[in-house]
Amino acid sequence: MKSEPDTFSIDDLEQSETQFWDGVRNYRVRNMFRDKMQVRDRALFYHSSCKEIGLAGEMEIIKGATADSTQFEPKSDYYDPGAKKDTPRWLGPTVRFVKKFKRIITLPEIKNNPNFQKLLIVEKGNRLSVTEITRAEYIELKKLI
DNA sequence: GCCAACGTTGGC
DNA sequence: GCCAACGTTGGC
Repeated sequence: MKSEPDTFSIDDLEQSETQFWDGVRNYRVRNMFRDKMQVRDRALFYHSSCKEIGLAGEMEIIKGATADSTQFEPKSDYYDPGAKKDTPRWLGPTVRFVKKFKRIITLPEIKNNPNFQKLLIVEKGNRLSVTEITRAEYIELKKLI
């Protein structure tokens, strides 16, 4: 799950402990939140558009998809005038801090590792801010630390 | 700051 | 419903 650390980082999550994952405005990701993500799933926190791009830590999903309130807030960057209160268009899960990795697992080292060629974050042109990985990939990724 | 690649928009 | 044009994203 990707976030720009200037906006929200693994350190911010450690501080707040839990966080509603707002601002996702992509239908595929919304559907993934709604249909596939489960409470107690683990997730990796990815820092994007920053100095050291890569996996920064680990989270747990503690609540399934619910309405993202920023879609109703005209002052929010994420405001969506087409979203109606009774039929919210955008959803998000709630996550809990699990751990910050001792170091960033960088995107280049993931890209250079033959085990991870199937990961969407390795694929050129991927535009999903949240992508699914398998249990096996998750275990292998954590071995890189 | 560049730019490839994508998602969205809107005219037809 | 198509698709060109546009805006956005995000790694580099």
